[in-house]
Amino acid sequence: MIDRASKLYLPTLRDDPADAEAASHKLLVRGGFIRQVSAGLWTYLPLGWRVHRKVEQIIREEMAAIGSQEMFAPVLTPAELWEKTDRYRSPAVFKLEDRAGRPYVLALSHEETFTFHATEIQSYKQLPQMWYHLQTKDRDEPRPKAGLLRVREFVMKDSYSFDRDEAGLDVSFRLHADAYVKIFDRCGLEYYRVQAESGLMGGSESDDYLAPANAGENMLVTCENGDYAADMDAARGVPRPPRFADPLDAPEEVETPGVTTIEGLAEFLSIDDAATSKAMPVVPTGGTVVLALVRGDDRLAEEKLMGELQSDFRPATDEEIRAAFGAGGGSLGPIGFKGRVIADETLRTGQFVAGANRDGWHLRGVEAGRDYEAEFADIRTTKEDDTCPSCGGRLIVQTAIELGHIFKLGARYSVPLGATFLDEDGTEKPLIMGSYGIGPGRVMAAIVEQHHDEQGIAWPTEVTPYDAHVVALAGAEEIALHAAEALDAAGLDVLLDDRDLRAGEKFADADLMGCPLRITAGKKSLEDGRVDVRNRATGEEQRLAVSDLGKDSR
RNA sequence: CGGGACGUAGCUCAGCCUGGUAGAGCGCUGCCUUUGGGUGGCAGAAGCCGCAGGUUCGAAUCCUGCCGUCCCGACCA
Repeated sequence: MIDRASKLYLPTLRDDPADAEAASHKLLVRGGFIRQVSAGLWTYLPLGWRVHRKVEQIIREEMAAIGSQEMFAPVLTPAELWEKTDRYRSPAVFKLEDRAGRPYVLALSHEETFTFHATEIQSYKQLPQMWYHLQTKDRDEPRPKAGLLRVREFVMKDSYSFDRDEAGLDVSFRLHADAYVKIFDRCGLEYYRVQAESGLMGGSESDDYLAPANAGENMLVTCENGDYAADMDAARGVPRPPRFADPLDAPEEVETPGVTTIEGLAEFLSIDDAATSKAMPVVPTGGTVVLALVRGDDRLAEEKLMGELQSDFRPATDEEIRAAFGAGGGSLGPIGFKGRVIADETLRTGQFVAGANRDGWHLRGVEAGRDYEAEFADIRTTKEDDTCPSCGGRLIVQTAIELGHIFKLGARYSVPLGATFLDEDGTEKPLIMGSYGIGPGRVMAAIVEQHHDEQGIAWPTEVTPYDAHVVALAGAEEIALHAAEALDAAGLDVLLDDRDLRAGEKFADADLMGCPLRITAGKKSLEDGRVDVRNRATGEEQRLAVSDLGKDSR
């Protein structure tokens, strides 16, 4: 196929858009791939939509390969479905009404709709099922950002699996995990599969696919030896051991006037801040004050604590703290506190300095088990100077883009929506579900983040808008056309730049748009019948006869 | 929702402090020039100076309110 640039809408820009920060945002706008309509709302221009469709195509092929069936559900959905699953109150949901005042929701994902259809499944003989569609999602994001990276409306490939039991779900989950690896590989991405914290979604498994990129919103933790990868929220780095003071037989009060921070405390007592503990009173939704205890040099991992509490939480108010501890923030500790204490694993052994629950005082030599009772759990945030939990190597923390997320949902949706089947033993059971999402637009942005240089984008071959960009310089229009035809005959998609522009402009645009091959026909070609073939990613260039084009030029 | 910045031609911006009726570069149109890395020249078209109110003889400029966009944070099925 040959498209002529003179006929296409390819509005490239010389300047970066004023409000762009991320490389992908700048380059996709400058290259004429996308334009903004409003915050978080984007139109894909012809070039951009070609790339989007390439990504979609890869997804379709890999979904087909695992037996997932494509279908198509509406974006507009009745509010009733969302009330049943208790997602109607989510602040991210766009709500609207029809002319009769009936409430509707613009789907932000399609668990409800697909599960609604799955209620028609009656027998274990119909299982398992895997369904997916590529459909628009609308989310009332509080803060869209970075071009395509965080938007309010986008196309998502979302699949849903329905199984008899957990064992079946394991199989469906595994199939998707493998398919996702193939998809992101084919997109030319560097990425890591990591276990994500399921948080409120429940304790079951959930994997994230993270692509390292400057513009990313997630923090990815990897090991220098490549044997560990995790999302920061869920990472379990190994902290350095504290330098403890000499042990005491019992806790000992020490006056610490005006000291309310860990740094201040460590300095005042001339001790290692890792040998202190930090008390953070929180209140779970609808509950009473719980004390979260982490090491002084650590930060509380909110996601992890949420998992332990099985509930969202907020910091306790000053009044609640006074009532529960008899002291104010900065002097709090576990001894004497009557409520639930959740302490980080790092506090299980050793003697720490803790707040004395008396303003201006701390306790030395506080030991878990001996001096206070606590539940132990991993509730600390991994730090850059932690070491790898599997090999002890150095950890690398970098920002990354979430390309896709796969969840084991279990019966979270099938129970409220009544999606049950009759099992072999004649009992009625809820379908055991998984859901699996990829945003092609975000994948596209991630590809640009990872494949660009000063001049523009360098698309990997499977997602490029065109395989070859033929630049016709003045006088060599004829030979450029022949070159384009030869490439077309070899099965490549060709963009023929036949516009009446200077060579420099055409080269600059070709670099920006980033097709893998750039073929230039100019005056020299008139003499020897050869054209320049340049590889966008490597910069390698060779002169080839037009008759040789397409033979090995991929 | 909290903090910050910005809003002037299609794009990138100057002008605003110190009020006097609109500018540049790029792009666009026509002609000439040039033709392997955004060429040079001539002539043009193009602006509700985000919106509304106020102050003033007079507001892009000062004041108030609103709207929009971006960045940081909170949030993120």
